[in-house]
Amino acid sequence: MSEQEPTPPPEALGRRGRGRPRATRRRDQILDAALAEFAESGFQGASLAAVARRVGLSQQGLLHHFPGKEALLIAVLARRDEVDVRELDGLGETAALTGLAERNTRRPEVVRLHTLLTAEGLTGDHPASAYVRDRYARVRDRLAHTLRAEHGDRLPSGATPDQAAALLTAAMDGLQLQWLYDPDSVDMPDLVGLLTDVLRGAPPDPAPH
Amino acid sequence: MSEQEPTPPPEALGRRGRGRPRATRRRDQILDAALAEFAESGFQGASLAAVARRVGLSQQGLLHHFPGKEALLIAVLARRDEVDVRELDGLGETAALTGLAERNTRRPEVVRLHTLLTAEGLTGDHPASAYVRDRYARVRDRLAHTLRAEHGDRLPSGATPDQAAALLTAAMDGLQLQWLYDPDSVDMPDLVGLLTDVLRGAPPDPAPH
DNA sequence: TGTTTTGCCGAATGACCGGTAGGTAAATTC
DNA sequence: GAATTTACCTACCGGTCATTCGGCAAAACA
Repeated sequence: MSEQEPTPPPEALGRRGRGRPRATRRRDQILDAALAEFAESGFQGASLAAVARRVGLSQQGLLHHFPGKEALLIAVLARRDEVDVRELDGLGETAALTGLAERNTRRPEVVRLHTLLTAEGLTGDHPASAYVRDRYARVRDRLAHTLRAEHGDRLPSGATPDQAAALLTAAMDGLQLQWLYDPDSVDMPDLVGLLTDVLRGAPPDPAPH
Repeated sequence: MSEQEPTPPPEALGRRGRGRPRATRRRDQILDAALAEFAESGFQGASLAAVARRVGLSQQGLLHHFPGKEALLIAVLARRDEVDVRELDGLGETAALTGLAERNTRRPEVVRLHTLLTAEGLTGDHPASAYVRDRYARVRDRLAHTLRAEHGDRLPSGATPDQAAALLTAAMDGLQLQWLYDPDSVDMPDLVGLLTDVLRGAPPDPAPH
């Protein structure tokens, strides 16, 4: 009469007894496929069948590994979080923002996933709402903290660290949107670098940005 | 055997002959309801039944006025375009951006609609894709043109008009996202004003923004 | 009054969706 | 080889969706 979880918690990945071992590789494949599918169609627009097809599985075979669509998304986000947190910690200097923008240029799917989920999270009781809200708080906090460490309570441009953090975060999101619509016409690292320079009150650079 | 359009083109709104007059008022009610519904749930997430319910109509009664869901969205966007174009023309001066941000604060549904559709438009063959793409082009062009008229080919901050236009557009979009998630923590007009000042190379303002 | 045009609905259709139940095969331990 | 645990499938279900068809009532004109 003990409570049995249909899908054991991820932390219990290793051997558990005498039965068949868990297909951790398949699990990762599924998460990859789910990320790709969610990034392409959004959460609402994606279907479990489409994710299953990507890994050569039936829809029900997929549901054996994850109890439902929502759990699948959460698992995808949880796995992304490991990388994301490390990236956020890398923002010890404002200059690192340019590097982040540049790296994002090389992985459009991740950018698409975040952009789509951020918008979808606005609709009532979306599974990603809390995730996005929390993410915004962390990013802005981290950024404001870094700016304050570099410039004190007011940047040379006159902006407070909080204001600059909100503006930089907004610019990143907005530029990603424009970039996704037309990658060739938007140079994200360049523009992010320009904005940080301007916010830090750097003198005009005669060399064309 | 002449080709009959199930729903006559909008330009033929007035009387057309001897029959019953067109219900132009209902049409507007439907467009209002559709805007509200799309703004709340997005295009994919919205259902025709929900829109119909808002105007006290059956789903089939609604489809009598518009041939389909996609046509409904297009009609909503077409009606919004009249206002939008006027707003864009109002951007003869950069200072007007702050006013636009302030006005947007008073109509969250419109902001939501644009934000949601902009993200959804990234999804393959979404009916709003072309609309969003075109809108980006217009907004940035208009903004760059204004900036160039005010400052020539390079702003005092060192940014080119095109760069500044992309950054301002991005900041608007990104700030709207943050504002929709947490209206109290984001002062859109203030931040937009700050960014325009900084981009124009204004000296630091000792008064807190 | 008759004709025409429109407004609106009831019923039905077919596609797709996420999710459940039950069964079989595979892989591992003892 | 028996026991056990997992992997995966077929079949099925209830729900929602957009869309179509056919009909009836209302409102205008002749």
